[in-house]
Amino acid sequence: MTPDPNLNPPQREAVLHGAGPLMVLAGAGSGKTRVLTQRIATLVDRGVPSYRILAVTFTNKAAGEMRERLHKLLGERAQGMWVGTFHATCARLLRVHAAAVGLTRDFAIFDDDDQKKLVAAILKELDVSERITPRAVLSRIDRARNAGDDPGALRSRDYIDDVVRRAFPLYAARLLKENAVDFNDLLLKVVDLCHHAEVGPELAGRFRHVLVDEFQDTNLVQYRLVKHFSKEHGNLCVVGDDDQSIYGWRGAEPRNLLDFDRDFPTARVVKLEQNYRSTRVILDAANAVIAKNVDRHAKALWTDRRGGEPVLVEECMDERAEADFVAQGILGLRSQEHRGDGDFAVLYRTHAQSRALEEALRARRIRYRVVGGISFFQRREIKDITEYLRLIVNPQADTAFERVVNVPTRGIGDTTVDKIRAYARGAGVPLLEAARGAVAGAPIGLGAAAQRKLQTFVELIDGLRALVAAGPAVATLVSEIIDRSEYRARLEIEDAVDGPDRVRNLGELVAAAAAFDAEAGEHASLTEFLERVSLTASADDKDGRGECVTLMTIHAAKGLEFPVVFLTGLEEGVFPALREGDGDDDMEEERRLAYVALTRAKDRAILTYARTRRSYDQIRRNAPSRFLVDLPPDAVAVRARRPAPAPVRPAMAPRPARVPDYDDAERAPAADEPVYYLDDEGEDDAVFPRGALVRHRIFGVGEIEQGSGRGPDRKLTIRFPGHGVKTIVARFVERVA
DNA sequence: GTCGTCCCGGGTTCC
DNA sequence: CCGGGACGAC
Repeated sequence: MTPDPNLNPPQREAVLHGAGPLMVLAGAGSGKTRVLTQRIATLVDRGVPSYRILAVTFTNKAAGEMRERLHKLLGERAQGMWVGTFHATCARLLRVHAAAVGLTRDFAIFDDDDQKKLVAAILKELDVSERITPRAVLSRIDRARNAGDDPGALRSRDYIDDVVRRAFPLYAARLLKENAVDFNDLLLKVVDLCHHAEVGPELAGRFRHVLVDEFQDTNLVQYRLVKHFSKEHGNLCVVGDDDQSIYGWRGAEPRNLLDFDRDFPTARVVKLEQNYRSTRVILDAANAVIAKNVDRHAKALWTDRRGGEPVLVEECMDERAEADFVAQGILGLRSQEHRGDGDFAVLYRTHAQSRALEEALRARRIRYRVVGGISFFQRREIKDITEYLRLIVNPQADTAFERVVNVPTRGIGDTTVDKIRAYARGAGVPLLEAARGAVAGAPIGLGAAAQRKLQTFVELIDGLRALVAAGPAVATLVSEIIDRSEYRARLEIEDAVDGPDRVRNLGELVAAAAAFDAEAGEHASLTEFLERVSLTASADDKDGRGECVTLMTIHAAKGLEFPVVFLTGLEEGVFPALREGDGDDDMEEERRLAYVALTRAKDRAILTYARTRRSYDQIRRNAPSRFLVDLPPDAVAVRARRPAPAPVRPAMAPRPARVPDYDDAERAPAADEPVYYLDDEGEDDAVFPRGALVRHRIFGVGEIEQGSGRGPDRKLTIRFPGHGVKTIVARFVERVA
């Protein structure tokens, strides 16, 4: 194998070879993932069987990339290696040893949504008086469990602890009854396996080398797991950067990384401080921002790349002007520096900020994609269909039953379900079984009509279960569910606004199932498909950065790099975004987030802030972000005001940063307000005026009563004779004469 | 049982 | 401004 030119000889020796605990403290852009991959390849080269190697990453995406690289380096020899997220790894182990913790190998995985719904139902049963959100209860449950405590034995310090104490046993019982685990259980059950008399030692001896990427993101449970997996040989290699710890709010423990050498006194420690990604200027800016943090391993990133364009700071009037500036900047750099759209990333602190940006990009016909937001598999229509699947696989899945029994509406309402529930509880059977009993005539007080409707549902499920027995492809089953339940048909008729999108999503679900079938071949199992759905957060595995601008949160950008990065919304209260009760630690995390954002950029970083920003229908005036103040003056070019949106000037001479002050914000808006929308606007009112006749695919011809919004998303209120008044998005109708 | 209206609350999000 | 949940009217 070719030695990595990026490592000096002692580093190479330490990182690529050798046994025992190893910690690699690697700065942003130092090629840490590549180093990790090379170490794995070296291990295989030296005779470690690939199936005895476990590599854990933080995201599916990172796992996929690592697998790809390993395949390139090792070819067939990469087969059988365990490369995946903690959750995927634990799911795999748990399927094998399910019986040891009271599950069957078909267990289901509950996502956040399922968990919240279940807790909400339990809170209702408990008749909890004060307003307590399921979210709050769940986070206490998780906190206790992760600390190794039983939430059901919580010492009540306040009312909510008391609620948690009562709710948790019910929650755990419901999961067990449905043969399900939540995300946290997935790991905790494997911790239980580690203590199991037979399975524990087996797991400890299963892998010869354990490697963990992004170690600063691991929580205590995950750390416990890898310690167990490596306790016989101590071959635990962790790679991470404490400056990039941005998941503290969900239990990540950067101490796992920082104290690694305390837990493993014999650990070798390698620091990788050379950055191969960014220009000197960008790195200086990032270093200056992170230097203000107290709680960190001091590390000084350096680079061979000299100079670079100054970091540009742009003050904008409001979020629309900001979006406009970004769009205009992309056009400018596209022509002046011959950049493709795929070279650009636009980052923001929260998803809500994407809207104005999208509008500005759309107005200029710049292709973009938004990463994250609501993930594909979380969409309502997708969730509905997968819950059908779950009920079909497991007739005990009561939560699935409750979700789909009246979806699409088939006249089975709360009253009917309440009766079924009462009957089920009395008889000690699952809801589906109880429903079957009611259809067969069990006297639970259902009227004839309700009984008939319930029968339709039970027959639907039983028909689909019979189909499963014939061993169909997953895609076939999914599309049968969509058809037989009349889900698609009802969407088409009843949901004129979102229906077409939803129907398209269902099509994509069938396509995803078909891809799964193709991949899994003969052995495609429904359980595995459902697992894939639960463990896959985003559907954009297509790796489709392609030729479009990428919009995403800073969190989503971790691990990625782009030639040009726009970092938007640098305002106090937006970024850093702090809430009441947040402390210094939270501010340090915000600062790390800024560090991550800046270090994504290879050639150019362009920072923007808006003097006023509209949020929740309120216009807020924010001070410029403190992070701007921290930027080193000689690395930055500030343009405080500009007359109108103009292309970014390519080679602006650096000048001292002028720290923006509050007086700026008091200035009156200039008369020459920028033009936000370049095309289409205004035309729609002419194309779809009140009183105009339009044709819709399903409802036929109707008359426009009202319109709101603009562009292809303009909403029209239309009266269709025979169908009543519907609100429909303009692109789904055409003007008639 | 379903549909409309009102009110509330609204970070980041991997798995 | 948005969506979801709760509640009252057909």
